[in-house]
Amino acid sequence: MTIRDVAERTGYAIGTVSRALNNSPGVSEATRKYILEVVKEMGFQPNSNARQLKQRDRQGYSIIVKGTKNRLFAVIVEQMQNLLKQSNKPVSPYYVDEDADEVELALQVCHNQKPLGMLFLGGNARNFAERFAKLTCPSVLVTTRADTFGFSNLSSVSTDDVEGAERAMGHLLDAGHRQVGIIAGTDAFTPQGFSNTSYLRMNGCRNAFLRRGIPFQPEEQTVCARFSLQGGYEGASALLERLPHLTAILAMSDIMAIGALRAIHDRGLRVPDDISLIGYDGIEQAAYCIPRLTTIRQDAEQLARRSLDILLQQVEDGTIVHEIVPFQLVEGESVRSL
Amino acid sequence: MTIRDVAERTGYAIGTVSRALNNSPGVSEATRKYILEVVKEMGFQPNSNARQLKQRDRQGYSIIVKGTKNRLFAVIVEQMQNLLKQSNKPVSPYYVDEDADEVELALQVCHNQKPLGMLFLGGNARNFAERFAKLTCPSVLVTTRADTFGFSNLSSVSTDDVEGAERAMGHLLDAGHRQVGIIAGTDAFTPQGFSNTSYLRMNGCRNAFLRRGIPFQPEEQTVCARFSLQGGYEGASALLERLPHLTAILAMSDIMAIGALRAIHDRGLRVPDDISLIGYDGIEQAAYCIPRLTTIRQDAEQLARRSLDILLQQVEDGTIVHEIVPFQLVEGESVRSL
DNA sequence: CTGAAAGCGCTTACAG
DNA sequence: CTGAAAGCGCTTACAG
Repeated sequence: MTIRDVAERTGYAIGTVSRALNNSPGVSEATRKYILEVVKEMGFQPNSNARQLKQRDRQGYSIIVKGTKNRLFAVIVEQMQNLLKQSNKPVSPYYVDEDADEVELALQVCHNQKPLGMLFLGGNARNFAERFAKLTCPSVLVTTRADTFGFSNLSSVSTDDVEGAERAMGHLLDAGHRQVGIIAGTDAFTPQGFSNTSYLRMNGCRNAFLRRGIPFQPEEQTVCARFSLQGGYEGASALLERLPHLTAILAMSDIMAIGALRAIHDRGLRVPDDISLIGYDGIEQAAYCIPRLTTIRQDAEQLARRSLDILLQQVEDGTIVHEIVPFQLVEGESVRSL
Repeated sequence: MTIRDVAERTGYAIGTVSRALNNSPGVSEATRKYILEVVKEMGFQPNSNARQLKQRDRQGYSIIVKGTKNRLFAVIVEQMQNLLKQSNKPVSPYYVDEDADEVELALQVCHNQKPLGMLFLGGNARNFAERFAKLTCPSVLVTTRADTFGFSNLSSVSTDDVEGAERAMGHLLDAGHRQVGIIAGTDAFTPQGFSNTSYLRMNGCRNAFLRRGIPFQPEEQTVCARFSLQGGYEGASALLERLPHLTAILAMSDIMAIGALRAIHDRGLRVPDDISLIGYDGIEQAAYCIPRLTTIRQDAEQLARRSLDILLQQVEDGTIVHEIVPFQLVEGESVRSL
């Protein structure tokens, strides 16, 4: 069934049907109403390929989500969809594997969907450096800073990873912990080393030590792991093995912290009695752990709202902004004062 | 940049470029190689709208996923994508809100993408009853039985929810529990009552009681809640409030069980010492809980593999199958014998 | 093996 | 307000 069938059925030309369908001007109210009725009755659905192919001015917004497992991203997507529901611009999320190339996908989406703007949830610096230049669409990178990337059509909204980690580590140090292990995150590009984000958070950890005049031996105190339950489990196991006097662990994501929780338990130790534990992100799950996880909460609602505000502005007048959204230390039950 | 630019640049006609791009027969190897080189150099990407619009024979497969939060579904999607990687048919997942109409989305996707076949991860009986008849594409409903739906182009692959729940409840009863609470799941269509799946699982619970000659009072022993952490938390709280002599809880998903775990803890009780707890699904998270969750594990790998096998067969010759995949009771640490 | 041309289902100037 | 027609960027019979 095509628009042609609707035209025949109603007796109008396909152009008129199209205009009625798209709320375009140039159709009488009566005609529009009648056509829409017939469309509904026939159950006609316009072919979106033909529509996209033709449509001159760009439509809604696209969200590129890096990794389906990331709960923080999932929540941000939800918030964005809610916020965009009012304005009736369509918004479509595209999910790309955590290890895949988000910029590559963005180029395709931009080419095919011609969105007004794109939102990236998560992004790898290397991918952006290599390919983002080809992308002409107004874009906002969310949860990762892009100010040093130097693109004129890329804003960013993020929390300050250095400060966040400094705050988390400071919380442990101020509670009297000195033997602290760190579970940092790797990604597909740095399978042995720190992901971008982890690198920044490592700097934050270092600052926390230095500013308190406490010695810090990153090589000894840190392990790298995937951002996953298993990664956290293995990371914590390795730390506990290596550092028998450990009293606290900082995991660079709540998911890793939850894995760590179990690893600690499996070695016959308890959180927080024997080992204090702090996570990062503030996902819902963290509040359901036993003990409730102390964590750095990234404000999903605000990240979503500010990203959209900035994107809409950027679409309008091209201004780019690199905004930092405040984080929050959520005190759970997983850190003990010594 | 269009295929026309590539044609000009190479000196060939656009038809030839198209054939080279699509590995169609009728291009000499040398020409194909040359064209592909130029394509790469120019960074040309074909417009998928135009391609979809034209393409006669249908392309890959589409997966309709009901709910981004469902970990079981997420794992099944991953498995399917891995399995389809070999055959180089593209496979695209489409995510629809847990409360939205998956069949509506399927109709759109079918209309626009013209997939060879569709896979539904989760599905609501009412939506299928109301609209699935319009969908002509070979389809498989995964994790929910469709044999009673009576569609000639809809197979299904699922675990036996009645038996699964009977096994779970039997496990509690055989461990000596008599005062057992049940947290059943609601959905958008039955906000007060049981979701389809929960209804079947309730029957399983009933069977477990009846076959052992133990009295069962479903109204008293059951609460309904959303399939979420919070739902589980509230459900368990309500049960503990209502039934002071409770010794065990069966939650109809692991996520709800994890919420319940915390609710039990917050009332000063312990799992499994005071309350035994059993979940459903067997998501990764269940194995990281403290205590490790006893649960009914649905075999994601086999659900994915059988669904694809059946779909491919169905695409070929139209045979539909309603297959039951075995489940497994995974014993964790959350059930205690009385 | 290659080219020229029709056409997929729409949207949108352009006339009237 | 409405219609007739061009054209979006491809694919695919049809000729050669």
